[in-house]
Amino acid sequence: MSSVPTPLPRTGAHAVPHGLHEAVVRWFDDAARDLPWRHPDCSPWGVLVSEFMLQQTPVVRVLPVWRAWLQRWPRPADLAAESPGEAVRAWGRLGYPRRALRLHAAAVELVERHGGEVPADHDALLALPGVGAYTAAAVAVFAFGGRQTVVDTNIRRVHARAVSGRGLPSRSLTAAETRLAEELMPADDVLSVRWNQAVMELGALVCTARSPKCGQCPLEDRCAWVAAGRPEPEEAPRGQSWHGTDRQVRGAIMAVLRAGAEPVPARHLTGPVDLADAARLPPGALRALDALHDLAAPEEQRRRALEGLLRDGLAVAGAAGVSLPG
DNA sequence: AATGCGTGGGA
DNA sequence: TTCCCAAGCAT
Repeated sequence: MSSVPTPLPRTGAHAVPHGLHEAVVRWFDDAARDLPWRHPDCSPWGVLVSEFMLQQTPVVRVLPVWRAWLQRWPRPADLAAESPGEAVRAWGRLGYPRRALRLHAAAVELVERHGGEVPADHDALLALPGVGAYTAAAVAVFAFGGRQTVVDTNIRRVHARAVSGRGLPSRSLTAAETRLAEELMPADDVLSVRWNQAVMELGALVCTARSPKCGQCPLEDRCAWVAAGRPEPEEAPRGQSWHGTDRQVRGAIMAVLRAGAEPVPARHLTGPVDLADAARLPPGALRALDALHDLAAPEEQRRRALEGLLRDGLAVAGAAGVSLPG
């Protein structure tokens, strides 16, 4: 209680400060959100789906889509039996629709190579489309209780501040960060699972990127960043450009394709506005088409964006027009 | 290694 | 309003 605060080790140290794991895990026992993919009865497939959806998309937006997805496709084989386009449509507005394509491809691989089950092995997970180092570790840990070091943006931020005394982690994951995360892992298997979950949750709820709630943090009295006077981040974050980009146009085209089941003539997507010509489209598609043309993107850019979508397999071109992949 | 890739909400 | 950011991945 009234002990002298113990500084956390800097990179290269090997000793984990006494009580660090207990402090964070105890906080988590009380503060953890009740998320459906954390329930004991959630299948590994449910966990895998959640991890795909949570790649760069906030929890609150994932929740309803995740529920509908698991209701409709409760097992990998159920999704694998569908067309990729249906996956993209069900993905809705979560963003980065290529993730839906990869999740579908992963389901196909699970059926073809893993008996329709999600493997517990980290390397087998890593081999799945759309699964990188983070997702492989997260599924191995959260679905199967494995002892793997999970490193996501939340965990990196907690480590950067509490241990390294920096305002924010660097833009890309460094070897030093990975090493530090491994050093901080509890030796005990069961505790290591809890630790991974707890640090991630701490980063998500308390040690947030902007205006962290240090008053609620179980590490406040031993945080290297607080001790250093909460210095500003060293490198200013690179903003994600959006307005006027191909990316914005791609998103608008995808919204048109998702809105209706029928192919959309390419001239509606890349050509000039012709409301009389487009009047036969479903109301939703027409609305999305209006939004696309409201961008006032050059025809050249719309064509380039569509080419990108075709190249990525998010759209296919047939005689009747452009549609989601069948 | 640096880029490109959606979307919406909060500061 | 504008900017930032959210459980990354593939190239």
